[in-house]
Amino acid sequence: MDIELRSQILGFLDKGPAFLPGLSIDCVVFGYHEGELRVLLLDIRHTPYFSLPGGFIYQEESIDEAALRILNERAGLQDVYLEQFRVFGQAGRGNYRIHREMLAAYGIEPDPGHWLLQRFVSIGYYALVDYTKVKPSPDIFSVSCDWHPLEELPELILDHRNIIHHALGSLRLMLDHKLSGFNLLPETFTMADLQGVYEAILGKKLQRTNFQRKMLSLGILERLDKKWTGGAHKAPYLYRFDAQKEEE
Amino acid sequence: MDIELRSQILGFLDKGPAFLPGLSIDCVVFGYHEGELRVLLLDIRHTPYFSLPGGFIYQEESIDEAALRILNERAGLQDVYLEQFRVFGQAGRGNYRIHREMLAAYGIEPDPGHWLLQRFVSIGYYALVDYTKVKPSPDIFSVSCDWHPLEELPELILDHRNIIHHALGSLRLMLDHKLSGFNLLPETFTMADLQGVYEAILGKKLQRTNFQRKMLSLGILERLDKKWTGGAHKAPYLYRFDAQKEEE
DNA sequence: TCAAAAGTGTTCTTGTTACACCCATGC
DNA sequence: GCATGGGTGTAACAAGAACACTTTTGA
Repeated sequence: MDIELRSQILGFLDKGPAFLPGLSIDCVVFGYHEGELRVLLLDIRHTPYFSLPGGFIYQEESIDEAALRILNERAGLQDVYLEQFRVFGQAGRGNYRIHREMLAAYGIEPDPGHWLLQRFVSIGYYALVDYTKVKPSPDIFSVSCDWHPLEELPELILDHRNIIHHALGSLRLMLDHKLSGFNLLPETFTMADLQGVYEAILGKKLQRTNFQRKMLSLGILERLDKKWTGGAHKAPYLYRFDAQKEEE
Repeated sequence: MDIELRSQILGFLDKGPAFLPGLSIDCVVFGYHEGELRVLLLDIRHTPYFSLPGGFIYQEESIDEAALRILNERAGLQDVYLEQFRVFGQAGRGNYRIHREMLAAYGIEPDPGHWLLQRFVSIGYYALVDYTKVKPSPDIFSVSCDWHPLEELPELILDHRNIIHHALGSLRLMLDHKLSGFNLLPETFTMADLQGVYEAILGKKLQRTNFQRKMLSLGILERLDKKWTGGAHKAPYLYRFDAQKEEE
């Protein structure tokens, strides 16, 4: 047993009263790599399960602040695009067998009334990050914090699989409305990159030529004169998302 | 002072531990009448303020069940169409001066740590009801439960005005996607009624002839051969929303 | 020169918008 | 008849889908 970890975990459990009771946040962090969407999952130590990065809300912070802080603490992320999308509040939600297992590995046996083992209503957020900029790092509860393709999700705790499913649905629905897709790309990108993002999110192929026209017609892209150094073909333009123009 | 009311209110306050702490639900109930959208508001007794029908979640019920129960208890509603749309969780939200005032009218002075005076994170729902079927009735905290046009809202407690604003935005955004508009009408309605609903929600006039075609082309309306007994003009068809067809 | 990828043009189809037209009915 | 509201037809236009064509580049 790792004594240092154990004391850190005990320290965390002591913070219970500082949190809003019975309320949690779960974040679905989407990244785009090699033509597919991936989500950031924590490999929960001493269990065979994976988990979304989630956490609790301090008494004196807003839920949006809490979501940002949680992503920083549990996955090492900063400056992420966040969108609240749904609350998960089924009656029995919580009372986690898995939390119990995990704590048992450190010889911690919380009594049935312990704050961590109550019913939790969870606020779902999805986050969109630039895969290339992010260096995920696990927290004290996790062996690792890594990207997983949406198609091959491992076994997840609780209803986290369902939460991911709803997050994707919400992302799809809002894709055109909030123009959120750009948050998955670096500051500059080619039209092919952007199309890949849209295809990954929507789960279907789009027509290259029409996609290009549609994006350009939105009037939110700045074409940079610079070109890419590439392969045996015409060099594509680089584009940048122009937040100014987005205001209309 | 109304002794009977006072004891009912004390009874309610005693139920604190049965609720999930720090979590509430606020419902924006929309109705359609005389060409405009209205919302159901409670006139809070002993204060100059109005409030959305809201309440708390019992430990053993889901948040959706809680929302339905709250609408029943506080406004006398049944069988309403409900949609969760957003969580309101600013840091200082709660600590209600107004609740304190209201209780003071009954000589109740809760101490600062009282459960009702803490920060509350609130889950926003909007409800769509058939104005003609609903008989709103106030609860123990309210003088009345009545419809108010969206354009002339009275002074509301907390951030309830903002909640209504977000509810309307969400309703607009989802109007075509979820076909929610029909829930504001009786079972059968004319095309003019339906257009009125859409215009009230979107806040703009629509073209009569094109609206008709668009609705019919959705293939979700059943035209009833019956006609309406009317004025000095052609009698319109009645339509019924066909949930079967909506499944596509 | 050729293949591959990028960018633009052209056609066809579909959906929107605007408006003209006919129908039914009570006064 | 005529004003009023209900229903359909149609032309003009914009948006979308499908595909041909030209441009650029390294091998």
